[in-house]
Amino acid sequence: MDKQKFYLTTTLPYVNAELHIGHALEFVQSDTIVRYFRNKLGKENVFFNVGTDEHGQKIFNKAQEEGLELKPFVDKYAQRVMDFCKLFNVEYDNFYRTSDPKHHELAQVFWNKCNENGDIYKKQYSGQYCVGCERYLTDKELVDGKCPDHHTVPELKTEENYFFRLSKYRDPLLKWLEEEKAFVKPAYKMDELKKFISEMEDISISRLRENLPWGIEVPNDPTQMMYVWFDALTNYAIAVGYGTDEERFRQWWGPVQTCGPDNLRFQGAIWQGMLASAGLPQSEKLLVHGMVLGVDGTKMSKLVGNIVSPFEQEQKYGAETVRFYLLTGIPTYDDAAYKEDDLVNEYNSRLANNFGNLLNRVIHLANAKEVEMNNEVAVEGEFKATVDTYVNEINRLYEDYEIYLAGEKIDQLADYGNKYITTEEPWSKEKPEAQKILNNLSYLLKHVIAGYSPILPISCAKALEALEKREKLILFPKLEA
RNA sequence: CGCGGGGUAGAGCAGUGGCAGCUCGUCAGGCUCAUAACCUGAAAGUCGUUGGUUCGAGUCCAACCCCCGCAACCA
Repeated sequence: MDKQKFYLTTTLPYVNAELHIGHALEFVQSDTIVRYFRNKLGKENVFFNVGTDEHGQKIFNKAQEEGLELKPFVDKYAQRVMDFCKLFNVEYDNFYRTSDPKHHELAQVFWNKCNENGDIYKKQYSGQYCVGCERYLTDKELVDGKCPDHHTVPELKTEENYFFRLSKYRDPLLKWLEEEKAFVKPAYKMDELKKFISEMEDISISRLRENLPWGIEVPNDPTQMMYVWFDALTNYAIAVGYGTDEERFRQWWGPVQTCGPDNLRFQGAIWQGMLASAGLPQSEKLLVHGMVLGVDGTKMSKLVGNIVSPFEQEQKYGAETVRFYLLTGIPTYDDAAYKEDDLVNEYNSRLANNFGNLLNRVIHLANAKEVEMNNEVAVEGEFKATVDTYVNEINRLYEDYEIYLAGEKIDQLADYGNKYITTEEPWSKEKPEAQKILNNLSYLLKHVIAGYSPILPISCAKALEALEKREKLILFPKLEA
């Protein structure tokens, strides 16, 4: 990847249901990383892709359930995702929809490329087909040899599908990973990924059109449709010009991809195999965030009733607060329970008491003492060195995509400010001395604001304005527990 | 024996061989510029269990117990 260009893409959510808090985590983490790099490299050097995965059997079924035609159905859910982004200030550069005719065309280009390289072939496939489900069931899905949903014995059916020669890329990908030891984050996922890759078999990548009319047609074979995963994954390349603008593609390619733990196999193994087949360089990085668990520490599920809705959370606490908790209250790469009590504590302690309160102390005192602030040249050397050490560490953590740890460090910087102001007592000092102390603190605050700004873009813009205009405000009113 | 992660103060976590740490919460004191905020100090842990290696083990080895995720809608 061109060092000046930074390309990040989320996994496209599958639009057969409302977004849940886990999607919110991925979007908000991605947005934060992107915002950091926009600040660092300039807006024009960063590209952020999000979107929706809109094909496949499940969407076909769900649309029928809701009594909607396919297009209005996917439009409705895609709109919900866009609404979500707006609500949570997820500022994407491109919203990719796989139902877009342009995508259809270019996914076929990708298919053809793999085909030209000899990696696609036709094969008989036999399996247990459930008429009720209209799909093949795996042995593990069967309960007493019957479909768990329809309680019928599936029929043994054979169909001819296209297969992708994924097995061919086992060794090349393993070899690649030997050199790209930091490809996956967190590092402990690497063993799991290598295992997936070493066990890769050729996969079926098409379905009979008569079974699944909703999707992308296989090139030169109108009886077959692409399997949804094959079609959807190509978006990451197409989004930056694959098949349309080689120069643009070359400039941007090498994405940082974010995904959930259940997607490691697809993004880390299958997609990398597809890239290799199409003769493209591998992805740059795969960030696998943790699973957001229910308040009881177990997986969220409709049956248990511990589902958390990002829309409800936003209603209750506001977007910035929810962002703050998802980013700094939940470890970036570990599974963690979503606890509203923790959200409130985290917000009160770090934003209201530590950062917000310090901001007001400084503005209030500066006004009372009528002193100058925001003069970087006049910041005392030793104080500046201490702040800069924090700042360097914060930037290093962001660059290593460690949002949670960066948030912790920023909190420590604000904490240092509170200790400093208490020790120095500018309120009891004469004007020249008070000015020195408060100017030092304005320097510290600017860096706290800069540090938090990828996480809290709106609040930080307000905080900066308040500091510059010396207007006292309650940016973070305390929340009731 | 399907695969992976984890069990350390009330909660959440750090800590890969050398006197058990951090944040929140709790308690006491201080300060009073500030959003009843801030600062200082204290209490609180048989580091999942058992056994082993070692002068020394949260840290290494073995066995076992328990929790979570993936495999199967879903990030």
